[in-house]
Amino acid sequence: MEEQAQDRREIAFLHSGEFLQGDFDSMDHQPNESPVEHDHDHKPSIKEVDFFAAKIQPYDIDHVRTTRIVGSSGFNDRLNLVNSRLGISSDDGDDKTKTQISRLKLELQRLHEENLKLKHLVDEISESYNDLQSRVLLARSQTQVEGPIKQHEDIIPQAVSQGLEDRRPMGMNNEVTATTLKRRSPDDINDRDLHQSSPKTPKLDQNKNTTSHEEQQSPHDQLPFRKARVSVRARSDATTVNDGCQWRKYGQKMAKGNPCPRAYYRCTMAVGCPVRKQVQRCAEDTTILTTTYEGNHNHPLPPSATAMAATTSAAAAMLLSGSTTSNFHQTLSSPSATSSAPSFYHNFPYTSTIATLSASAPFPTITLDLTNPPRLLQPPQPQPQFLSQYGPTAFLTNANQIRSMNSNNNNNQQLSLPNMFGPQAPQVPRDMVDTVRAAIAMDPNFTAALAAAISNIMGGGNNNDNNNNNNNKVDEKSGGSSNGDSPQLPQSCTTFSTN
DNA sequence: CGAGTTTGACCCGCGC
DNA sequence: GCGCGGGTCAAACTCG
Ligand SMILES: [Zn+2]
Repeated sequence: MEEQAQDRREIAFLHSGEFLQGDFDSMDHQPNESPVEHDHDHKPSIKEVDFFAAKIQPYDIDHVRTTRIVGSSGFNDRLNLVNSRLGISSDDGDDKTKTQISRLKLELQRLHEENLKLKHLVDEISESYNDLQSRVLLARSQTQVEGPIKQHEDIIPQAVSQGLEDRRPMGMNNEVTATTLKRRSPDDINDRDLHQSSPKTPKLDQNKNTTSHEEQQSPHDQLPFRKARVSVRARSDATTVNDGCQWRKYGQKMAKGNPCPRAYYRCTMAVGCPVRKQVQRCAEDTTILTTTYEGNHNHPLPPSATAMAATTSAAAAMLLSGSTTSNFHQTLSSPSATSSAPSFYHNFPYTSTIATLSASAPFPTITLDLTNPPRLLQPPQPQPQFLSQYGPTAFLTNANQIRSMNSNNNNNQQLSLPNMFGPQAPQVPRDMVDTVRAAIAMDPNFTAALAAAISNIMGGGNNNDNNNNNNNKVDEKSGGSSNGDSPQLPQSCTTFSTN
């Protein structure tokens, strides 16, 4: 009930056109107003606070709640801080000033501590999220496939990667596949070394050695399992998008049909991290940068990177969770609304119009399109063209569009988004709107923020408001961090396309 | 000098 | 079998 009301309110807000400005103002200049303006109890509080923001992701509710509490306290403190500071400067003597200063220091310290706590929390949340996600994935695929259920148990965080990553025929990718796939084999331990040691032989070995269950099952009656990819389209002048990770370029190629070269990067935050990304400018519009992520990080991420990471894994999960089911065939055969391609998420309410799987494409790919022209307040207008590169697809509109769409279709709330993690999760990630709103306001890493929000949705929908706030944070502070480039992302139509 | 980038060569899958 | 294209490797190079 209450939620619905709130949602409506937010939608209204979006449409009102204050969407952008509201937050700009409140965030930059009048922190204390934001709470008043938007929400009574949640998100606004955290927006200012932390720093680890991005880290908070869709996890389980308990964590979320905790986080929120902590966060808001921090925020309030901050408010006091600001207010008092203002008071000081205006009219008082040294003594007062000094007391104030010392008070401020104390507060600062406290804030610092809280930040640390938050950080901790975030880590925990992150873990539990991963764990949860993997379990859900496994459970899901197992219920449908009737696969071995035990795995479920021993597979921990990494299971995520497992679940998300490929089961495609070997040889197509190397280490990535190797690392992620091999877990079951005894060689597992060597995985890390694979990367460094002999790049080419391992490939071959894999081809032979990989006798893993998954692999063997699939060949015939199942579609080849592939590694999911998540690509993000955003406007950026920089050569790459600042997603908070450290990347090392390992190759560049001219792609067919595009004058702009495609650059290949791999994550260097951890030695054996399988994550890679491809960066390429759009042929038609060179201001648009398409970044395609593949794989999951096998190491802790800095706050600024978690958003994107969460997105990619969630999105990938979304793809693969569907593709890994045995039902998939049936799905394939059933004609689907949007395209010639099979409906991917047949079992999701709106999915037929959201995503489809193109059998022709080498990888299932989700595309987040953040390039749409300003003013997302207008009615949704999916733009199929840009997906051409990835083949026939359907779309997932962005947060706002999703919202408005939903509101059109069934009076509001409830993101209809892939309920992939189960029938439950009826809750609306309303925070998503906040995330987007705030992210846009703060920009630099809007991509990441939005992505995180989306991952919220995809991750099961029930979460917290923290995400948003956090994301903002990240944007703010980490924006200038390591990588240094920040896309200019107006707002967006978030589009998902699956190949 | 180490870390990151550049770039040509190479591998592999796929379609013809 | 051949050619093409995507993806990766690794020596050479650049930069701080
Ligand atoms: Zn990584």
